[in-house]
Amino acid sequence: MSARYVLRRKPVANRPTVLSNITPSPCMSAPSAELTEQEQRRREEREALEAKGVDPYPYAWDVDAHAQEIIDTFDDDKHQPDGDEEPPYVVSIAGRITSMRVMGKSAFFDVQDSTGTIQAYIRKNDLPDDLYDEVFTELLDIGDIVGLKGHVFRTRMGEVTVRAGDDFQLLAKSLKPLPVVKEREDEEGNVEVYNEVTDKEFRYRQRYVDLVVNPEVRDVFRKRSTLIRTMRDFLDDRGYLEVETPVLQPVYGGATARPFTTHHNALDMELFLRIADELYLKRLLVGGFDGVYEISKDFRNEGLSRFHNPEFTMMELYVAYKDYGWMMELTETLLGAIATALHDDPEFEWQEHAISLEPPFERVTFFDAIEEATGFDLYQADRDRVYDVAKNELQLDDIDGEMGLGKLLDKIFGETVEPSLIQPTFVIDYPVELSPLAKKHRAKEGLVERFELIIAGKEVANAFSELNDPQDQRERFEEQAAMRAAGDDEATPIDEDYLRAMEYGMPPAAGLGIGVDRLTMILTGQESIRDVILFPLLRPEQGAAAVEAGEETVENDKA
RNA sequence: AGGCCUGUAGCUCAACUGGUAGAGCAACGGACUCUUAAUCCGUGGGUUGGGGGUUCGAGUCCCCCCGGGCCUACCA
Repeated sequence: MSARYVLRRKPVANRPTVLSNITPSPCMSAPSAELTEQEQRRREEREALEAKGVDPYPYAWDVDAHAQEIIDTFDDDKHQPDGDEEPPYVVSIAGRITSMRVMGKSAFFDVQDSTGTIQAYIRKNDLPDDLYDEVFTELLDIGDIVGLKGHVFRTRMGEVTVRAGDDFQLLAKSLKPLPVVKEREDEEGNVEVYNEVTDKEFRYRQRYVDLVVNPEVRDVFRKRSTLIRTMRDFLDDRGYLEVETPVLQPVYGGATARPFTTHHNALDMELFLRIADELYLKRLLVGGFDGVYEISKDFRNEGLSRFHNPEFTMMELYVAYKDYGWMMELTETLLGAIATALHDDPEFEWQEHAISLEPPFERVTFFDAIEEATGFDLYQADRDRVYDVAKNELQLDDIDGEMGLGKLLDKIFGETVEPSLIQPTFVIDYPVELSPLAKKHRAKEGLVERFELIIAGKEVANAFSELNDPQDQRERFEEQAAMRAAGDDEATPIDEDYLRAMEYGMPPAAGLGIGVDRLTMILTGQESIRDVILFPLLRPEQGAAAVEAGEETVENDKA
């Protein structure tokens, strides 16, 4: 079969005149002593391509098939070409070259697209003129993005392969060498990986490379997307309205955390990045919506850890005329649906445990959980008793005499109960001190109607019957303000506009918050939040310019 | 913020108690029309994160700085 198409050249109008010597002079490339040998080499190749009239960055390519689909649908009986017959399975694909095996006048190379990697094959006489020798083998590299069209066949070695027999085009020249990761499969099907890119810093800073060379990373982020889409569909199906509330807020609230601050120039006003969506969403219930939700970033100016990134994704839902008991049922139904969407099964592996998100989940009260874990019944115990238990009986670290009742109970719970709850468990009925926005328990003194959902030892959801009594709310705010005055910089300030809204009347309501990042961690088996956030926050990269700028800033600050 | 670990070629890693910085892959030149970690022959590639110190001599020892990881603390 003769080649009908060529390694495409640029339109004539743009084509440079013939150069007798395509070896570029140093001045043709961006001069830089910083470039590595391989980077310099690729810039020279780019110049040489242009000199030959090959556009290193053309505009489009018609893709009609993808790697995984071709491999899945290839049928030897129907598709394997047979001598003189026209090949029955012709495809046009595009992707990145991840491996090249050139053998004289023919070559195998691997092409990775969004679905996976497929082998491609090309022969010298598939390309016109000397393009095979002078361009394909000389000027193309691992990392380049190409488009190719031709028939699919199975090689003697048994691999489904696309022959670049009908068309072949460079789509983007890669100027930085891609780490080359190789795999070998033994007879038992075990895959051994060579030169795997494992350096965490490299992977987080250059996520784009991580995604190319560690394809399982793409799968994590596809699952994350599926999780959010499932959540959104679930809420939409129930008729709740997706809304957007301010990220920039003059008064922050809705959680106990320190905010980021910023400044609006024209208004000369201090603003805070939201730490929660809660107070705005509940204003919307005042406005008459029956159910509103928001899936968005919140920002907290706290430490970083493998469970904390300064910006993180939260889903918050508020539904009028419901209480926290109803919300528990919605939550377990939602999580069951998400687990099923990700794994085709509500049950999945997490470390050495099999976790099941099949409803209903276990329920235990806050104080019963503490009593089960420690043997101490602290319900209605006073502050000094709780302090004594934490400090002397349980001998917890970092207990100081300043801590209030709420913080002490939270500490005891976090140390003794939370890590042991692997299966999904609703912990219900929290002490009022920990929950300034939750409604007092209808039957139990000193408690609020609140639940947290713990899975795999971590809190993934938090919900309550929402406090809608404006007088009670004002008192709770004032308690927070007192704590704030006493030095607790996480206590929230009074939000007068929120109180004004409450005074108009908010229907009884149930509210829910789900930490999307943590839920993703659990459902994809990742141990660090940085592995479920595409671009986690890192310190700026070290470089000459960065250092100079940094020093200058320091000097300015001193001045 | 504190403790422990860590940074060597584009990638993955070596380099003994201080003694000439190496290997595989990648790159470059050559051979090869069904290979697959392709193979075979040959070649180049480094401010050992940065700065200072000890020493005849520092990747290695000491100090400071920068980045990263894990644990602890706050938080979800």
